[in-house]
This record gives sequence, C-alpha cells and structure tokens, in this order.
Amino acid sequence: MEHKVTIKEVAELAGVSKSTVSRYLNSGYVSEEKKERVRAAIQETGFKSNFFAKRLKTKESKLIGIVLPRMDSVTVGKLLMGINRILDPSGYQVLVLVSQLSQEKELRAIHSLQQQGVDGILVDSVGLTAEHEKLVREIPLPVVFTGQKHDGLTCIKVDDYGAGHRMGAYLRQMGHRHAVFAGVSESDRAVGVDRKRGFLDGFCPHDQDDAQVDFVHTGFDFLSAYDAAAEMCSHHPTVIVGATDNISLGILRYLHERGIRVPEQVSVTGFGGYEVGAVVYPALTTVAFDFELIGMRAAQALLDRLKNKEPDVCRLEPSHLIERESVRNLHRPYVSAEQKGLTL
Amino acid sequence: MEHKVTIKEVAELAGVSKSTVSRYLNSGYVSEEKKERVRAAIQETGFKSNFFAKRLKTKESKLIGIVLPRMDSVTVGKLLMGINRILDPSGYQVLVLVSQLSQEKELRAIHSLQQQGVDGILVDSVGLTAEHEKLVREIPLPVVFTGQKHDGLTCIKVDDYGAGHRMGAYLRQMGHRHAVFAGVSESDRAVGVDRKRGFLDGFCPHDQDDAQVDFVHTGFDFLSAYDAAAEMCSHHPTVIVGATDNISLGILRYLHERGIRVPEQVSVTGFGGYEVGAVVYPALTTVAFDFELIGMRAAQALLDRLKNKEPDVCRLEPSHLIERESVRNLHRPYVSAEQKGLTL
DNA sequence: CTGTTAGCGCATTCAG
DNA sequence: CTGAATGCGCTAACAG
Repeated sequence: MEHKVTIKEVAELAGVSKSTVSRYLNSGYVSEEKKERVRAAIQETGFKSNFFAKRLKTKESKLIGIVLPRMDSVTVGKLLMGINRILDPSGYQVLVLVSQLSQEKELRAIHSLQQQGVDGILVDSVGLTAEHEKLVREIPLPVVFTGQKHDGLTCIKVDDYGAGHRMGAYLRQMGHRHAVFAGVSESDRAVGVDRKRGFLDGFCPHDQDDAQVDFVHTGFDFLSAYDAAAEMCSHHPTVIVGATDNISLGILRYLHERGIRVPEQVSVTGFGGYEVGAVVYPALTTVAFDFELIGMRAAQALLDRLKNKEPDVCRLEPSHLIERESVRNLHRPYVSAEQKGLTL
Repeated sequence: MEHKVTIKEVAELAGVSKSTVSRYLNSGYVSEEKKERVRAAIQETGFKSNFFAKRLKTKESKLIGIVLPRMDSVTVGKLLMGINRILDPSGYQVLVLVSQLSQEKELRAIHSLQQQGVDGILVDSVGLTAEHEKLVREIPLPVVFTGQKHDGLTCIKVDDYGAGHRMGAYLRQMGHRHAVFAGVSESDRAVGVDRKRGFLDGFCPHDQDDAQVDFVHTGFDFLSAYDAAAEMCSHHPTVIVGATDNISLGILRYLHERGIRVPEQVSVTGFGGYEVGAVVYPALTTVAFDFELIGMRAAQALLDRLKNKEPDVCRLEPSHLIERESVRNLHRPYVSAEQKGLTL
C-alpha cells in the first residue's frame, strides 16, 4: 500500500515547480532538459495524476452518462457494445444508470448524471415527453436519445416506420393479402405507432382495398403473446405479424402446440433480428435492426456535439429483412424448409 | 442553460454558512430551523453536490468499477441487474468496462479502473490467473470476482460442480445410464472442468461401472454445437447433456431437422436456465443459475469488504433444476408433452 | 450547534 | 520558457 504521490513531490524530485510538471503533463511548453528530469521523476515515483483534482479544475470529466431502460436485454447489450466501441477509443468512460422502464426515473437519471459532472448524456428512452425537451434545454450538456424520437431533440434510432413498411411490402409481394398484426399499445410511439403505420402502408399501398389487416393487442412479452395467439388465429389470416420477435416467439409456440404448421398453414414474422429467432423451429423471418450500429451512431453524434457543437438532428437508421423459414410464398406451391436446407 | 449551482449559493440563499450546508448534507448536527431553510434552498436551486470536489476531499468516490467480458449477453445483463440492485440504494454508481473476453484486457481494465479512483472493483472474469492475484495484491482496493474462482481471491459465483452433480444425479434417477456430455475446453475452469466433473460424479457415483459418459468437444456458441451434434448422435446415448443452454439449443435444432424426436428418442439437457430454453420446442430441461442473485451477492461482498474490511472469501451459490419437456423418464412408458400440458 | 479557516491535487493565469 | 499565486467546490477541524 504505497503512499499516494502527488504532483508536488514529482516537482520537488525533479527540481522544478508544480506548474512545470503540470505543463509537461498537458503538452505545454517545457524545455527539453526539464522535460527529461520530470519524466524521470514521474517514472521513479510512479506518479499518476489525480483524476478528481483534474476534473475539478478542468470541468471535463471524460465521462459519458448512459441511461438505459433495463440491463437484461440483448438489445440494450448490443447498443452498449456500439457505444463503447466509439467512446472507448476517444478516452471516454461510461457511467450507467437504469430507468427501469419508468419515464420519471429516466428524467431523474438525466438530472443526476448532469450533476455528477458527466460531459454528455445518452438516453435509451422508453418514451419522450415535453418534459424531456424542457429538461434537455435546461441542461448545459449535449444529450442524445435513442429508442424513441421527439422533435427538437437529437435522436438516433431505428427507422420503425421503414421497417414496418419493408415487412408489409415483402409480405404483400409474397402473395399475402390477409394479415394479423400483433401489436403493442400506442403509448410506445416507436413500436406501437410508427412500426404499425409503416406496416399498414407497405401492406396496403395506395389504400387499395384488396388487403386486410386485423389488429390484436398484446404486451411485449412472450407469455402475453402466447395468450393472445388464439384470438389471432380466430381471424384466419395467411400471416401473423408480431410487432417484436418476442411476440412472434410466443405465437410460434402456441401454433406449435396446437399442431398448426408454420409456414405451411400460416406464416409468422417478427421484428428485431435477435439470434433466438434463428434457433426456434421454424426459424423466424424478421426485419432486423443493427442496434450495435445505432449505439455507434448515437455515441458519435454525442461526440460531434461535444466537439463541434453540431446542432440537433434526428436520424433514422435502416433495417434489413432476414428471410428464414417462417413465411410461405403463396405464389408457389409449398416447399418445406427441410427441402430447402437450413438458413441461419 | 442554467448556472452551475454550488454549495456557496445554497448557503447564501439559506442565510447560513457553507459548512452548515455541508453538515446538512453529511448528517452532521444542524438545528431543525436551519435544516428547514437549507432544504428549501436546495430544493429551490436544484443543487447537487459536485462529485469531483467531494471526492477530492473525502477520498471516496462512491463509484464501483465493473469489468464485464461482454455486454450483449443475458447472463451479464442479469448480473448487472443484481449488482445495481445492491449498489444503487447504497448510493454507489457504476463505471463499466468491457474486457471482450480477453484476460489481458481484463487486467488492464482493473488497472485503469483503479486509476480512475473507484472505491472497489467487481470483475466478471473469463479466467483467473496468478497475474490477477498479483495485481489485486498491489491494488489498495477491494476486488471481487465472479464467473471464475481462484485461491486467495474473493469470488462469488455459481456452484458449477454442484450444478453438474445435480444434473448427473437427476438423469441417473430418471433411468439414464449412457450420456454424451457436450462440453467446452478445459481452459474454462468453471464450465470446462468443474461443471463436467460435477456431472460425472453425479452420474457415475462411487465409480460404479453401470454408467457411461462420452465426451464431445464443442464451442460455446449455438452453431458449433449444431455442427458437433452429428458426432454426439453417433454415440447413441439416451441423453445429450449440453454444457450450456446455448449448446443444447444447437443440438435441439439439429435433432429437429433430422426428425429425431426429443425426448422420445433422445433426451437433451442444458445449463443456465435462460428464458429461451422455455421458448424452444420441446422446452429445455436445465439447471438454472440465478445470476441476478450472484450479482447481488457479489456487490454485497464488495460493500462488506469496503465497510468492514472483511477477509477474502469464496462463495458458491447453488443452482436449481428446471424440469421441462426435454428429458424422458426411462422408468416409465413415454408420455408426450402435449399430454402433460405446457410447462414454462 | 455554527461560522471561520484550511486545504484536497491540480491547471492556469500572471509576471517575470 | 518558468515559478508563484489563485481558486475549482467541498469537507473537516477549529474555535466560538
């Protein structure tokens, strides 16, 4: 347990003033000669500048606050991966707070982070309100949001509308005309509104009357989707579209237990692109989001605003379709997955 | 863009001295009357004490460093949940670093965290070495490990041996005598050595000769297990034991594609207890670990060492069996899952 | 109980 | 180029 060595001791050992050591540390001008002496002294003492004293002076913490709705989610994990990928090389570290899916805690977390002296804040929001906008305006720090969007706030997120549209257009193209959309509450704007709207517009373009979509309401979790699956089936669609992969998994499980063959008798799709969709049987066709990329983009946006004072922007990242085994092409006779081979 | 409010302004607004405000904040003695005035002033200004200034004085950062092997894993997520559950109410915040499954980065992260002035460090390790022990000895901070164990280091982790033993005993009791153990490299001591040893001892107690276990080597991921599944089948066991749920999922998928019925023709089990095991078909019987609990215990151990200077300990948390649908009781005639009903 | 007085370790003026 | 001086915002003696 060594004695904590300060800049003062280094200065004494090197025979210079504290300021000179400080300048050496912060790329100020120091003569070659003293530079060498200081380096030797630092080497010998094993000096490390005190993080907190430094921050107290400079007002720069090299800390980024992150507010997450929860931790035990793969989505959040990927997002964090992406964030770290950008922040780490830039010398930033990450302070994580969890909102537990509560808007109020989210707000509190942002506030708390600000007082902790972070340089910027990144929020994976569960729902953006006018209060968020107000708070961000009061805070003298750049704040970047993801997960949800709101006018006047910097948001980097998935293009939910586009994803829905892509899925709608794809299913239409596969010959489907009657879908059940297993969706969540409209209180979630991204998933409950935008994604659904996109799907509708893609599946029923130009308000053509040849397509039908029935809505069935469900929660985000596997179980509630499982419970609502009977109702979905009662509409006798050719395809059931889960608003998330989790929802689709619940549906798949229900169908499997009832002996309803997918996609032979009914097709099922999801949104998300989680690995688990490739594990189930049949493997789930889904529109995938690259949350790691979102994390990278969001972190980069934050860094940009930190350095270049860039203005607020709202950017939507595209998704892509992963065709696996759970959708039947109605234009062609049924071909089983076994005959086509495994697609992961 | 508000002005950064300091303790000084609060003091002025409340008509007291800075020290009184400080005392109010740090549970010192303050008269009821002034206490009220200070509280009002704090309320009005929205004051939050400056973290860095405080730390500079007190030598306490109220920050705990966490080193994680990766972020996009449910296990890690649960662990973090548990950690937060304990740390948050105690006023600690969390600084997260990722080792990306590299022992070297893990070591560097610990070092870096120490420099950042955290009060303690929690490491979800990928493999403990003598270097870890040396580093921890040099660092004047409590460090708690999980994921792996090592003599002389504080480790709170899953009882891998016990879990393996439990599964072995259970399968034996279900009448199985010939198993394939789909395991990982012994370089992972927890999973590759302890868990396997436990299984062997549980499945073949007292070195009785009536049971047979064949080993098949695989990686941690779904795909590598899928690829090795043919070899597993070639041994014609009555049960295939995946060393992790992920591995078992790969096996399940292979069997499903080959039309081999589980558990009618062969049983499959896993370790981990992830939700996804309940989603697949048939639902996976597994030995579950409570990683959230591990996180809580580990965080508590760290707090204990922080406060009471408790000595190093190594504690193994128990697991429990989740019986679902993927194991057949060989003592009885086969009954399909459908007949028994869904178990989640 | 309370205000005054000192720093914590460092970066940054400001004169040399 | 360099050293002396000045706080950053807060806590912890110290005398009231």
